[in-house]
Amino acid sequence: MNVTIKDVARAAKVSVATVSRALNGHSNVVEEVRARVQAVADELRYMPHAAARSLSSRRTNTVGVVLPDLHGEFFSELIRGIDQVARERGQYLLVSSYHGNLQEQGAALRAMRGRVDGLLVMSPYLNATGFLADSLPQSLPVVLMNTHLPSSELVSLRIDNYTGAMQMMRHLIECGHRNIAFIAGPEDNFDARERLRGYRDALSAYAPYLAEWILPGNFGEDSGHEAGGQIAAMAKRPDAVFAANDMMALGCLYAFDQHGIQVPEQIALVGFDDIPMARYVHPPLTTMRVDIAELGGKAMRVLLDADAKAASDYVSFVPKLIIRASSAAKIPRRQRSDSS
Amino acid sequence: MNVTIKDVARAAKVSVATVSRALNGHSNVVEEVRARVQAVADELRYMPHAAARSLSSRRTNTVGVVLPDLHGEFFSELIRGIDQVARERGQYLLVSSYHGNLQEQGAALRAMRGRVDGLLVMSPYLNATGFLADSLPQSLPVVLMNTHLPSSELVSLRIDNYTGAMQMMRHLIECGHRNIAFIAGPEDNFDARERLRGYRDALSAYAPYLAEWILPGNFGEDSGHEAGGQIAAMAKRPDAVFAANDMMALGCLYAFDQHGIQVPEQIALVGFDDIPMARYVHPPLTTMRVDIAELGGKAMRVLLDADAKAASDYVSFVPKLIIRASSAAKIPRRQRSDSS
DNA sequence: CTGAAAGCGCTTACAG
DNA sequence: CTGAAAGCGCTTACAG
Repeated sequence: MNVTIKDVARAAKVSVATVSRALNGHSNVVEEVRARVQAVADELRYMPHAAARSLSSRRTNTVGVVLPDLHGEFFSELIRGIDQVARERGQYLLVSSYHGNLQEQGAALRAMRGRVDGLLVMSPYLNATGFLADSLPQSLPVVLMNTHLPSSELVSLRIDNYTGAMQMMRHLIECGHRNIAFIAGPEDNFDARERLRGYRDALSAYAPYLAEWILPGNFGEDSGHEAGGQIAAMAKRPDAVFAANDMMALGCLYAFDQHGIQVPEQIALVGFDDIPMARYVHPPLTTMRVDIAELGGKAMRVLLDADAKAASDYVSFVPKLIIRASSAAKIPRRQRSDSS
Repeated sequence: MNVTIKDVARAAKVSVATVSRALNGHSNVVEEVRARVQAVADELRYMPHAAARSLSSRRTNTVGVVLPDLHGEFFSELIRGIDQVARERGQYLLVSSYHGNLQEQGAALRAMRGRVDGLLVMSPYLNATGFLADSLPQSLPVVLMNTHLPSSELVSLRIDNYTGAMQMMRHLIECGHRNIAFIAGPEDNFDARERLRGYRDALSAYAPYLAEWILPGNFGEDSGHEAGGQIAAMAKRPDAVFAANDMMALGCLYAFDQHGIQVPEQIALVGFDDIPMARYVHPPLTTMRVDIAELGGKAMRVLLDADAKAASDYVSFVPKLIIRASSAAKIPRRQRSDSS
């Protein structure tokens, strides 16, 4: 039904081997033949069958990308970085999301054999590491992103969430805030745990006299909204709220808005991630910028070439403090950045 | 290097045919054998080689998705819809972006043969239709999204941008606005042209005494910002600005903010798409909601099953007017919706 | 420089 | 119910 290499060979009056060599630009084909083959292939609209090619050449020019999710600003940015490098290197992307379902994650990982030359995997769950390790196809190069896989030799790039959270806390304390509440992320999430750890350690390091004040959350906007509502209802409110990610900060901001609480005048509010929306809200959100696209791009590079891997300076990405209006210096503001 | 079906066959003391049948759940395998094969396969951590399987079975369980871009709120939503249906149907997604480069688009399309069972394609360029038609692998089912491909039998789902723009204009006019400027999208973009056409036709239909007022744009936030700056500098400004998409509206809003122009008090501002950010900006943006995820999901369903295709009520998606604060009734506000 | 042939790892009629 | 064999459409040593 479809035109194959045989059809081209017949029409060009050469062997399939020659067609293959001609079309793949091998040097050992005389130019005249090459041109004829190309012309016939074009005329017949021949398109090589990728599965057949992969099977014999053992290359797919495809990278598998297995993520918890495909949408939302975080993953959108991650995919942007991955996609950019993929295009530079002529790689296709086979993407798969598993939505927290480890069964699906395992199935996706297993299904990658014979489809891809390498794998980019993000699995931020703390309790699923054994499962993950079992499902990764051996003999396929793998680069992990923000994934905690103890006792594994795999390369793993990660955001330095701990340092980031420490920096944010230092900023809040320097701004003069004292009672700082933290809206935590999911308990079994690696990033969330590190951010929480940063919050805690910052308190004991910078202000040991201050108490911890932790509200639960799940990284979703709704949970931020809920936490915001709880805070609004409190007799004594914190000076500042540090949400473990921007989406929760946004939800919290919305709750504050509904309750007529002024940010930052009454309560400062900060997030983490610097999603594009962060600078559009009112007031613009102080946050830790995580270069997510960079993380994805770098992971792709490390997967694709040994040089990038040898560099070894790629493992950790320290987020950058982005001060906007929401963090409200109680003491005079010292800097201002990024308003575009 | 990798364990193949032969290894499993040998270890289970059956033929490869039986292994294949056992693992694929064919009924004609006696249970005891099936269990043994499964046990051996598990123990050896056998993973079928997808390319080999595809080559012989002529199925890939993969859908190719070729889009102008992979990131940003629009594509993120589109992918969400596609991904959801993909997961329901056990399909993998091979994604490819071509960033407006038709050469790349052609290459991506051609490379799909043997990798996918069907194709979802978005190509909103008006001038590239011939190119597109030439690159589509014949004999592969294709569903187009927001793509203008004249003289083609292919199914094409589309947002009814024209009707949407008309509705928005009617809203603005009903709000009492008279001088309504339009920030257009790219000239060779299908959606952009339809939205512009809606703007124009609405003017002549609802308010033939009003003049057209069109500023150029390219759907990017920057171009909206630039247009906003121009408007700010005008001696006589419009009552309302209708940006052909939300990103431009956001850029415009930002410019107005910089110039101290109050929205909606001094100028009303509306967009198109209802990206998530639209309701977070200040003031929240009146816009036309396009159910982008629905478009993607439906396209996937139509591609995957004949029933959905037979339904035939899927072709056109009419956007929904979402009134928020930015469109500023000059006459008293009549309704208010969606504030979450 | 070119062709015949083996082989990539599966699935699937075809026999039995 | 099971196996031997052909075949999917390529690529790649191996000869010549």
